Amino acid sequence: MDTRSNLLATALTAFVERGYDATTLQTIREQAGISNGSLFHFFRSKEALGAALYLEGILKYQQGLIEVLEKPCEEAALGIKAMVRYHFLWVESNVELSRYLFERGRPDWGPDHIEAIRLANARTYRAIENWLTDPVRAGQLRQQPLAVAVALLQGATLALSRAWLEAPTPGKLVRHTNPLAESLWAAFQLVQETEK
Amino acid sequence: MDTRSNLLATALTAFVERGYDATTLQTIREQAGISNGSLFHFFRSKEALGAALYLEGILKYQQGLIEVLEKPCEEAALGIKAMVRYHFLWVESNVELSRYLFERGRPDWGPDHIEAIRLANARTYRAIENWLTDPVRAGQLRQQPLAVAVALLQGATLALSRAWLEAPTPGKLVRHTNPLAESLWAAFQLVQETEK
Amino acid sequence: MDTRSNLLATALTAFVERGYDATTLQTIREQAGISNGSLFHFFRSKEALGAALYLEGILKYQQGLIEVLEKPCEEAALGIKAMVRYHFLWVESNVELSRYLFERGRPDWGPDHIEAIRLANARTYRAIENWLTDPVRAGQLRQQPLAVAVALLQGATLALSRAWLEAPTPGKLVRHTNPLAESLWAAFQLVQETEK
Amino acid sequence: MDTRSNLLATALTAFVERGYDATTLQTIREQAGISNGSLFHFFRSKEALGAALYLEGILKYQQGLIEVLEKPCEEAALGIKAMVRYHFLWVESNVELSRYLFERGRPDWGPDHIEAIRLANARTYRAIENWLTDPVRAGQLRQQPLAVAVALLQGATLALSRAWLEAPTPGKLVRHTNPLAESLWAAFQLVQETEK
DNA sequence: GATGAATGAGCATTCATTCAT
DNA sequence: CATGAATGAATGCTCATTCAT
Repeated sequence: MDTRSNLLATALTAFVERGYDATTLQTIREQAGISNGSLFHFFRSKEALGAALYLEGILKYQQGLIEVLEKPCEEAALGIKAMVRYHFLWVESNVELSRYLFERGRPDWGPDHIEAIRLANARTYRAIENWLTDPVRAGQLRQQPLAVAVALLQGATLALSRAWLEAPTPGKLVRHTNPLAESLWAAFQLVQETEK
Repeated sequence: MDTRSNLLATALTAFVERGYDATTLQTIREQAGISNGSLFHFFRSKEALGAALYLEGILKYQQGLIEVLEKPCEEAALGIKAMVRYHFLWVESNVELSRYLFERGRPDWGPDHIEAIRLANARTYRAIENWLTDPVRAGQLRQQPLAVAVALLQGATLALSRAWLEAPTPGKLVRHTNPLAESLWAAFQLVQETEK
Repeated sequence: MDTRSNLLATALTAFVERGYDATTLQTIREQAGISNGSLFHFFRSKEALGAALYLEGILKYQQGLIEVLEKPCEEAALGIKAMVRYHFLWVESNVELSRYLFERGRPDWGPDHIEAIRLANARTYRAIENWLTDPVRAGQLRQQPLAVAVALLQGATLALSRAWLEAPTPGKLVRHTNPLAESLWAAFQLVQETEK
Repeated sequence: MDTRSNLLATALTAFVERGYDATTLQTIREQAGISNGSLFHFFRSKEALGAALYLEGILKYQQGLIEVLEKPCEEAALGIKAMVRYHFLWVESNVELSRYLFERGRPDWGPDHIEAIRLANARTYRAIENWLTDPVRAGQLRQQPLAVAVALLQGATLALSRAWLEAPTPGKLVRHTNPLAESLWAAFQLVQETEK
């Protein structure tokens, strides 16, 4: 196996197990069977290692999500369900990475990484925004503040996967797909009369 | 100002600014103008300080939430709105503490603190569960997996406040109360025909 | 003995023996019988230790020299001899410190220390300048570029002590006082006919 | 340009800028655009590089000086002036190398290099000694301890060039030739009556 | 000659914590 | 309650050097 990949994989496990700060490079390099010098040959610092892991992971996740969003679908309801399903499937297939990306608080990356992450997030945000535009215009979805819409779509999904990650049971996360998608769909439908 | 309170306040600011792990006790005691010995007189360890802060905060937050949940309300819709409003108001009134509690990843507390936190969370979870029981039985709210219901209620709300905490603007968070509550209300209502 | 003084003394010996860069703090603290933490309690860095040593030393040396220069003397010749004698005596009484100050190349101190050293040197330079003024005006000493005068006075003296420091023999340095002073005196006297 | 020469030139600049110890081979090879392997192909160690530079430099300098000393000259005064002029010209033409040779403290070379340097120095010392012999015998120069004579000749000259190297201005060093040579000449002349 | 991956000893420094006063 | 000296384990990182290709 590639030394670099080996390092990344081992680091992922260690970071998830003990947390980024509490993980020492010594632990990583010992578990990877790689000399100290080699580690620094590939990653100039602990942060470079942690951030590479984070960035590569988040990009892979978001790339898939964006592809789901860009695939044209007839009914908005199906789109919502696709999003939720994608997230759940991805989390179930990438348990450790999900923990690293979604569960733990991210360390204070340097400005460069911060910027890269911000960019990636913005791109995803825009993709969701785009996806919402048509159904809303077509009257299929209720008009509501973008921030609220995104919070609904992502917040609830993330909350469920976070809870699942604390005690992962195969299949039990994906099973939430339909109930959650239905509720979200309901949340996005037109409402006749609101209260108050 | 009380030495202990001074310490707690200063620590909060420092933890939020730099993260728990990256904050040194030296920084805290220097900014608080308190000697090394005094710090350890009040908190036997860094974790004791950080956990006290966390626990006191989360309890205060959850206590208020539970009170909101336990207050009997005629319509379920009003209950949802009250929950959302409470959260938004609390976050806006406790910006730094919110960041410490909700934004940053929590450090690896020792087992005692972990247990205390688990207990507190469970209590809140149960309060939400209780709150859901009656309206569901009365047919006011749709039956759905508890986990999904909680994820909807908390996940979306948290997602919004997290986004707001990255660039806090007074009032702009509370303004989301109605839209979000309406959407959540819709998500909890009975649905005539679900798709597919 | 004071922990701080102990540290300074031990560091001096080590720096002189192995050179500043080649000396590890471990060596110093082990030889001083002082814990690692204590070392950093008194000196925030290796440089702080090395620079404190340098600055305190150079100031002590220059202070004595300036006092010699400011003591009024009837004949310029006696003044020159006093300067030379002071230097030789000081070097013989402070062998290690002299090595640290005069023999070894100074490391790259930070800007603060650089500035402090520059100031000290400037003060001494000015003292020499002052000392030269009167005898030159009185026609006792030959007029010559200040830089040349200083180079003569200091350069030759330093060269002799440097050579001596490589193999110090008690008394053998001071013995050079008269010959050197006479030559310097000759160098400063009026010359009838210049060559060329 | 030759890879080896490239390396030497780059190393010189780096050593002078940061000091020998503080300069890393990485810096050198990056600035020279040479791979790690290649560097070690030409110099088996950092010391080998630094010492080669030092030795080649000091030999070139001393060779020229010895030639000046060996050239027969009628008047001793002219010889002194020639020596001083040679030094000043060489320093002005080899600023960086001079800094490396004369200004910075030399690192702790291994015994081989130490020996080579000692030999070179001894040879020069002897050349000066020889040069002094005849004029002293002829009564042109005052008899004085050899160490003192050498210290005068070299110490003052070095002191001037060191000062100049801190802020090099073309021509301003050579301009000191006459004044310094005159003073040295005076210092070496017979004195009628010394004081005391 | 050239390249760059691999090595591992070594170092300054940080930091929570203890303890005597 | 308060102070600050003392402690020492732990850590990220540097850097010269080796070696296979």
